[in-house]
Amino acid sequence: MFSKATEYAIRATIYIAQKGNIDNKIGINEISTSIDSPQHFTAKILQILSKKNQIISSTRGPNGGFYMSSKALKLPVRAILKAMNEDTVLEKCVIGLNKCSEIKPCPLHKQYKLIKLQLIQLFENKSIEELAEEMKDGKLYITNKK
Amino acid sequence: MFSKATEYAIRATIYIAQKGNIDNKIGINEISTSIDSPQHFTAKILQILSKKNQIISSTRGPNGGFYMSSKALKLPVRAILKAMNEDTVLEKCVIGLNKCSEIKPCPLHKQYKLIKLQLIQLFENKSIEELAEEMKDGKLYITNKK
DNA sequence: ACAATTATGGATATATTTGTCTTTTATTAT
DNA sequence: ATAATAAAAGACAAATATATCCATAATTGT
Ligand code: FES
Ligand code: FES
Repeated sequence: MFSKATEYAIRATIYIAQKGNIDNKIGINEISTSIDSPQHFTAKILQILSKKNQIISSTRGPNGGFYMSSKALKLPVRAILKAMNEDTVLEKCVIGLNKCSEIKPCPLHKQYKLIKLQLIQLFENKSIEELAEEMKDGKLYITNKK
Repeated sequence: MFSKATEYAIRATIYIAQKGNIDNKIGINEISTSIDSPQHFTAKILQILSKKNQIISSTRGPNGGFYMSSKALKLPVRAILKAMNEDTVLEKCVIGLNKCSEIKPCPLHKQYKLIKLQLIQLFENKSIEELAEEMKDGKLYITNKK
């Protein structure tokens, strides 16, 4: 459904939201090992999320690392998709027509539009903060490591 | 959601189901122009669908082309996904964990599993034949061309 | 000031996907 | 038999996604 880059982006962001704050920034090494992703590739992704899109914040130097502002924590997961230019998945025609619309619907449109609506809600209605909060009981996972 | 290859595979198959039969085989040129896809790339895809996976049939030479057996027409759209090795989309974790399961669920699993179920049903419950049939009123589209 | 730390940025490498072009093989009609 | 037709097959090209490595810049603590 999503690219590896976007999958890592979501997992990394949730991890940062959960573990980091302005006084306890998280290094890229901890992040990538904790979510089981390639370190340097993940670093690039975090740059995207921190650069113009202000989803995560970072500082360099000792005790530097990544964290999220309380404002950013309120963003929906969909903000990550948008930053990664993969929000299109929530708009596209499921069989690849240039435009998904009621005017020129594909044979799967009628059923798929209902599913797509739920996908949009899934990524729109939950904030990053809420997801991170839900993780704190230890019964949810964002890594493959044991 | 799906690769271009799979999108073309679905559109091409629906087109063949709708227009072709054993006595009226459809050429790759007509198919690719009719569904607005790159011809030779589409040809390769149709080879996959006709080779070991017997979703479409073909014959060479004059009056040759592609068609579907009545047996193949009864297959669900999901058979195309399987042939294209993209059935995984209906099984994978939405944020890329190696395994989507109740045992080690990701933070989006609880909600996403309901959506995934509907996706599976969408591709499982409708046969290729039914989709092709529904297209015959002319109000559904599988092309970008006007 | 200096050394250590950590993100940033750039260059490069590899793999996969997508797409094109040419040749070959099978089939049909004459 | 021969020529025409159309898919099959293979070689190649381009674009994109994924991943690694190294140098640079910013920050901190001493
Ligand atoms: S037109 Fe295909 S999903 Fe809407
Ligand atoms: S574990 Fe992530 S969707 Fe099921």
